[in-house]
Amino acid sequence: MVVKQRKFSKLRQAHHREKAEDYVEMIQELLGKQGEARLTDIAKQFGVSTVTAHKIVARLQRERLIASKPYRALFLTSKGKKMATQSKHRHEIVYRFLRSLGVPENVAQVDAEGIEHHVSPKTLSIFQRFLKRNVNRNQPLSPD
Amino acid sequence: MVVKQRKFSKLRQAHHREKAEDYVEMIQELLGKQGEARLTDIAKQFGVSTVTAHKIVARLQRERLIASKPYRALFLTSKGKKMATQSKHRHEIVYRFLRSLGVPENVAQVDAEGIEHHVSPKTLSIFQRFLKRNVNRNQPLSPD
DNA sequence: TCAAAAATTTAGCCTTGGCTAAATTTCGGC
DNA sequence: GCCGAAATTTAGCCAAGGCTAAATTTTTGA
Repeated sequence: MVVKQRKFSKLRQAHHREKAEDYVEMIQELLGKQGEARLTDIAKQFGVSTVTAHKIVARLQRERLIASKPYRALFLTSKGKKMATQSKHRHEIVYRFLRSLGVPENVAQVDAEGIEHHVSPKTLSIFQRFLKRNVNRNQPLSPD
Repeated sequence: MVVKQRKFSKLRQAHHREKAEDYVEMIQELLGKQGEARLTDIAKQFGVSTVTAHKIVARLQRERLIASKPYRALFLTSKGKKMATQSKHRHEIVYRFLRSLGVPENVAQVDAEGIEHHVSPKTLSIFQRFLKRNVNRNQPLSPD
């Protein structure tokens, strides 16, 4: 019996999962928008070198989230798709929640990306409830 | 002329700053609650070994956020105090904001710690505005 | 077609932040 | 004052995620 992933603190794992979510989410987005997900584009989107992107993708392949043949475009496994979809969902809720409070588009975009990984299911459902009760209101609090 | 911090991507720096904020905030809290900040307590609070805590503290000493004599308790420099105070302030707002939405105490505590580092000044001020308009209401949305 | 360009991968380096083991210093009690 | 316990520090290991340089493979255009 091989012991895998011997040394991992919870915090390390958390950071780990965030990266995984960011990458599968991006791949899903590229697949939708461009029809395929190339390493070069991924690297550009994250602002890192292709080498760095490659390393992370290689890890996620080992974890069976991403699949691909050498030198070819990337795909998501069913596990990867599931993660991407859930992650995207969370992202959307956080983004729309911030927008509904009156946070400007560009700011909401950036903040949502940072925040999404730290929102528990409970808080997320509260954000959702808030959204439902604020339909059609983009800025529920008066402008000033 | 020595070049310091040659290699640092923005993302790395961001993660870096988060750790710094967590540590100075914790030290300020321990100073307030216990009168002094010992490495052992910091390690316990973060759930890491004293060795890991020591390494991070050593880095923050190099960055002039923390000061101490060898084998002695830790203090914050004025730079460290400033960072801790600002960080604490952000934390408080995020926490109270979540609570005002109806997020349970324990959940809000955890989520606030994750979220606080990713809230831009603009979003933070919107949270503050929201709070002002919801004084004395702990759960502005009906329980269900 | 086939050579140059582009994309991907590999090799090798670095820092951070995890750990354990072991050394050192300080503290507490007798 | 001193000895053992506790706390701190050092040494040395590992993985992740940065990088550049260089090798390899695929794509493209003349």
